[in-house]
Amino acid sequence: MNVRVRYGPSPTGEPHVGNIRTALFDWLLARRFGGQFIVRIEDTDQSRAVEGAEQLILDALTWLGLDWDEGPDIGGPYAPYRQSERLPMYVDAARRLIDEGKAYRCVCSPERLDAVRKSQQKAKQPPGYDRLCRDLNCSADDPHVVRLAMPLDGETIVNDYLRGDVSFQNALLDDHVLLKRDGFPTYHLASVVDDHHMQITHVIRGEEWLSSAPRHVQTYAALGWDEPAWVHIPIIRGPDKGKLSKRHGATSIRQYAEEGFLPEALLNFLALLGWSKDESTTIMSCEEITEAFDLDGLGLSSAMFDIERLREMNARYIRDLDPADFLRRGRPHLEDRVGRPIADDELDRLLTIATAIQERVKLMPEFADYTDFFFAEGPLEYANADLMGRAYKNKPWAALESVEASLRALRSVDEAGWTTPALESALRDLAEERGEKPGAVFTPIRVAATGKRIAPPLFETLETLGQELTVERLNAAAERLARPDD
RNA sequence: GGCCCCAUCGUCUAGAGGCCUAGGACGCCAGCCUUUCAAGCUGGUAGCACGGGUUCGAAUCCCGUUGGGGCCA
Repeated sequence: MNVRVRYGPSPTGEPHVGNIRTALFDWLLARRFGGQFIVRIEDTDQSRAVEGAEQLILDALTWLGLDWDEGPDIGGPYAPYRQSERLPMYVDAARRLIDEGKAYRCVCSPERLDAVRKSQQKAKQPPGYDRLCRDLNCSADDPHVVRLAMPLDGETIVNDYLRGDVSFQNALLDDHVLLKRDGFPTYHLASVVDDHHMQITHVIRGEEWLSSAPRHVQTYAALGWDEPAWVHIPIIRGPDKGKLSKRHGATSIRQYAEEGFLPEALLNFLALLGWSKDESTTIMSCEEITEAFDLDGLGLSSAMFDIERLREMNARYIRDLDPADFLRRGRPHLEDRVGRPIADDELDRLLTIATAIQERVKLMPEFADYTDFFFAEGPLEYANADLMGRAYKNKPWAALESVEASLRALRSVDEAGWTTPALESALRDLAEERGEKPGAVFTPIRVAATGKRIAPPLFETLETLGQELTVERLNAAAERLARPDD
């Protein structure tokens, strides 16, 4: 199957998940069938253009791992890939349509259009341009728009790849604008002209475009071109069931990146919104998805963006990371927390405990919560109540006694034997000797060593921390318990 | 309001007439494990929107209703 698909974002802001999911399906189809994935910037609405948005769009694609074969930055056989740089092609198409009597100049003022609309509203008529200029042959010298002369009756069939034939009454479709007063094309003209010239085979886009698809079908017909396959994919809905939009908060791709979602997790999640491989597979690598992807696997009903599911999937991806890779990805967050760069060898000290941390981190920034104490200098901050835990609640003397006993036990471990199994047996024996539950003894050690009630597994933590620092911190804890004034 | 699309557990979905006593995943609940927190394991909860057809037989096909969504205003 020959596949050429395009992602046509408007540079009006950062791409959000709904938008990028379309790009993902484009990309998957292209990669699956060895076709081309094209990025085309649709910047014909000058008033909405946002400086720098184009780069943000490309960055988002890159972050997700969606590479493009042709685009504004790398060019390609059908360059340029910015609509604002392709104006002559739209003007040519419009001129040809006018010459052939399939489109016409319209000089109606916005005020008149407004009045027409109001009277239609009052008369409960379907709204739309009343075609006043259709047979007037208006002069090109006056300010004008160019409109397509749509068929007056009959129906237009949109053969949607997923839905089959969808028919629209032509009587309900007005003569829409192709070229605006400023000479810029509307989406209706530009996308058709570009898709044709760029040899696009499948137009994959959100279902919100289905309503205007008959206009595009008619434009293709007027121009005498073959239509691409129309693939209107279901919209992604927000928690309020409506179309996902900026209103729903964190929807931009960059925000997800910043919040600590892994690109491969987001990609997997997005792919499963409206598509599925089979009855049971949910975790799939990008390669597996690409291999299995097919338009026929797409569903027709719109899916809700369930952030909980994404979070779970992200946690799963984090757990499955190679430990060394996990540490590399966590490093920026740790550096951010401790305020200094962490060198490779420092980071690799965490290798022994990495897996345990991976099981706990749901979002990458939490990496810092489980590692910052390894790199903290000076006394840790924590409450004495945390130090005492439940077992020694309000009994600082008992906690002190326990900490001192632990200190003696830990000091007596010889440096070469400072390993997780050795530490575990030493401290378990101690608890047994003292006739206490392990938790009672371990809690003060954990808090003293990490400054936190919630931390990675204790013995691995102590091993990683080293004997010297462990003893130092337990000493500090003992001192605090000895003068219970705070 | 008009046109269009859609309809399986709370959510994402499998299901293309008998493999369905409707499967999986997330969530949720319970238990196990347990040094905190997690992870893991076991079990459980919960759904074919409704009504008519077609058929020996319908979650699956047709029609209608209802509901949701999109576009236009």
